[in-house]
This record gives sequence, structure tokens and C-alpha cells, in this order.
Amino acid sequence: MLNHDSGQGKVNIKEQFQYLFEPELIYEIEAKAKHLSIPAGSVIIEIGQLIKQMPIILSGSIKVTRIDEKGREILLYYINPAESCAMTFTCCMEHFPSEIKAVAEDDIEMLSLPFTVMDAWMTKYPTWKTFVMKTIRHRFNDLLKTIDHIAFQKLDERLVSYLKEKVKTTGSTLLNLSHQQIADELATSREVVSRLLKKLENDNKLLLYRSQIKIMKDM
Amino acid sequence: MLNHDSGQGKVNIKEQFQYLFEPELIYEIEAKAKHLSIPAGSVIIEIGQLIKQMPIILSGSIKVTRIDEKGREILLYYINPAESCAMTFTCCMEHFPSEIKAVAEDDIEMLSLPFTVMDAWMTKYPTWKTFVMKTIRHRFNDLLKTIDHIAFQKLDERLVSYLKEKVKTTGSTLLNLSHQQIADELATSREVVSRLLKKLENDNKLLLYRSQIKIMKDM
DNA sequence: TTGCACCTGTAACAAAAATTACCACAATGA
DNA sequence: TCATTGTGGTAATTTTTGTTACAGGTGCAA
Repeated sequence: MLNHDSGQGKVNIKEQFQYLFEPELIYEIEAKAKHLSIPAGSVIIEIGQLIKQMPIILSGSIKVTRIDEKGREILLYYINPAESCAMTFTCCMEHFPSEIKAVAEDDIEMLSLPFTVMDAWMTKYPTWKTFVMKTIRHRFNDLLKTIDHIAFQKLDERLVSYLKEKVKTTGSTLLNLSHQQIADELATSREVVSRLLKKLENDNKLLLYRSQIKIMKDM
Repeated sequence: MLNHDSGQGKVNIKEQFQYLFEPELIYEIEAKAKHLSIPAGSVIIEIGQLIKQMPIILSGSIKVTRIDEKGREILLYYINPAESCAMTFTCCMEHFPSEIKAVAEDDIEMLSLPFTVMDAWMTKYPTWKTFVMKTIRHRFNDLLKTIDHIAFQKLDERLVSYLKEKVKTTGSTLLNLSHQQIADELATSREVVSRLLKKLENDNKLLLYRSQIKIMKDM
């Protein structure tokens, strides 16, 4: 998760991808990709927007959500370093607009590939094809997990799952989250989240601070 | 939706796929595919099962669902003629077990392709690659629609959406469904479905019979 | 300093959904 | 024929979730 090259300001592409892609492909990526730095909070793709580029994350992570007509939001999944977006593959290969919204969760370094290379690389580089298929499978499973949560779990269980997942992805048991943020990602209301969090605090599962939650070991 | 070759008992592959695949690919499909007839209700894939074959539906449709540890079920989407399963693509290309359950909704005729051809055809036939990508995009959108429903809609709206979808896919306004079946697919209880259906009947949106629902025009 | 935006807690209430517990009836097969 | 099973109706109750309302605290910027 951590970007150890932050002092230098640039991630070494060769190093990061040496076990993922064949050398010729890495060479092509270096030649064709734009290197972008995106500040935390930036909107990367909106729903309905046409996708002209394909991202590969180098450092930081991207939050992918779904929004309904009334502006309600629900978290779908995160894209982490050395990953890309499955929706983008399929959308940009067929020139369809995006069905999802993507926001930089923290400061991001990413590669941006012109969507024109996608098609060619699928046939040219076996490791690229594998990468695409692996990405698609991961995203499918993420969506299934999301469906499991919202269809089968009650809100208190979903909240616990959500917090545990956050601990795992951030690598810290001290989460910087407001109740409102959590409510948005779980598509419920702030009051409900506050109520459930308070109950968890009373059960010694966590400690509440202002915009911070300390997750205890026996959560 | 209808299989006009039912008298003959066999669907003409050449005809059905002439606008979808290039001639050489159709030839290969005819050579490599097993032609299967599967009776309604058969379980085609269970969760956790390894996938060794890739289906392409010729007639009939397949219901794809997700099941949780406690046996609760929720409908994900249907696979219709000339379509295939995106999960299968990604799973069998990487030899991963299935995350979903697939059941024959009605009597099915389908082609079964050995998963070994997948990889080769992706690079060999542009129309196959397009087909795969289109399938994946469709399934992603189906899953997003499912998430929209369960995350943002209340149960009465979900029920209406569900019934409308059924009318569209079956091509009939007389649906052969028990309340229990509906409850299972929406992951709720029979009583709730009965109650909501009764309310819809009182509003003249539909008529209830035993294991049948007649959907009215102004639903 | 003051005002404002944001954050949290909580109570009271309303709505939605799930659960429990019945009854009645139709279809089915032994 | 009768017992069984699946089906649907419905009431009562509980649980869960959403809504409204309000109070108090924090931190920041004018």
C-alpha cells in the first residue's frame, strides 16, 4: 500500500511490474503511458462520461461508487496499486460511457494509457491478457461481495464488515472517518451509523473520537 | 426469445451466429462444441465448482444466482440465447471455481465449448474477443442494476421492477410464479411478497391466481 | 472574537420489513 | 379416499431502519 518512492516523487515502473508483465510490454507501457499525479479527492470518472484512457495505479487507491438518480451513493470497491479498472476495459474497448464514479481516495500516482492500445495488446501480449482477465475476475468478485453484504447482512453486520475491511486496506486500526462518510458509503443515514457505532463502543469493540475510530482487537 | 426450430429439435448455429462471428469461427465452433439439451430446472453450475466448459445458449434461458452460507438466495441476472456467462470466461481462463449458481430456467439447448479454446480464440478471432468483452460488459451492468435495486429501492419498488422485467423477458403478461419463488429471488420472505402483491392487486396493477400473476397494462 | 460549517449524541417517532402463527384451499399421489 | 405438500391470505408483533428535531462541541477563517 505504501509508496516508498515518495521522496523521489516517482514510482519505478520497471520494478513494480517486472513480475506482472513481460519486458517488451513494460517497454511499451513506458513509451505510451502518461504519468499522472492526482491529488486526493479528485473525481477521476463520473457516471455517463466517455472513457478515453485506461488507468493503472502506481500508488494510492481509488474509490469506485455507484450513484442513483436521487444522488444516493454506495461503495462498490477500491482499486489499489498495480491494479486497474475492469469497467474501463470493457467500456473503452467498446466506446461505452462509464457506469460508475471514481474518486481518488488519497494522492494518486497512475499511468494513463490511450484506450487504442488495449485491443492490440490483448492479442500481442499474453501477460496483458492475463492481467485484464484477472482484473475483471477481481472486480466481479468485489461486486458479488457487495451484493452479499447489502442483500444478506443487516446494517450492523455490514458496518462491522466495512470497518474490518478498512482496517485491512489502510493497515491501521485508527480510521479517519466521519459518521457521515460511513453512512454515504453504506447508503444509509448518519443517525443510524452513529447509533450502531455507539452500540459497538459500548460493547468495547471500538473507541469513538472526532472523525476517528479506533478499532479494538476483539472486533 | 422463442425457438422457432423447436419442431426440428435443433437450432441452426450458422444462422443464429452469422452476424455475430466470422465464418471461420463458426466453422470452429461447429467442430469443437458439444451440443447439449438440458431440461428445465437442472443445476448447471454450483458455487465452488470448477468450470471446465463454456456455455453458449441457443434457446431457453439460464438463471444465475448468488447464495450465502445460510442458504439464502438472490437473483443476479439471466443468460439468454446467443449469450454466454462472463463469470465463466474469467473463471475458466484462470481455473478458478465458480462464485455463482446457474439453473436452467426452461428447457435449454446450448453449446458447450472446452475451456482450452477460450485463450486461443481471444487472439485468433476479433469477433470472439468482441463477444467476450460485450458479454462481460453486459454482466457488469446487470450486477450494477442488481446493486441499484437492493441498495436504493424499497421492496415494493423492487417487486414492481422484478415483475416488469419478467414480463419483458418472458414476453407474456401472465407470469407463472409462486409467491415463494419471488421471495427467494428477491431474498425476502413469502409473507412480505404476498402482502405487497395484494396491495398491487387492490391498486389494479395486477391480478392474482394460484401460482400465476396477470400483469395489467398500467403497472 | 465571532460566526459558520462540520461533527457527534440522542430522543421520539414513523415506516418498512421480518417473524410468528394461524387458517383455508388446491393439487398430488398413495 | 385420505394424507401430504405446496400455496396463498392475514393478523399480530417485533425488529430494523429511516426521519425529524435539537443540543452541544470543535476548529477554522473572516
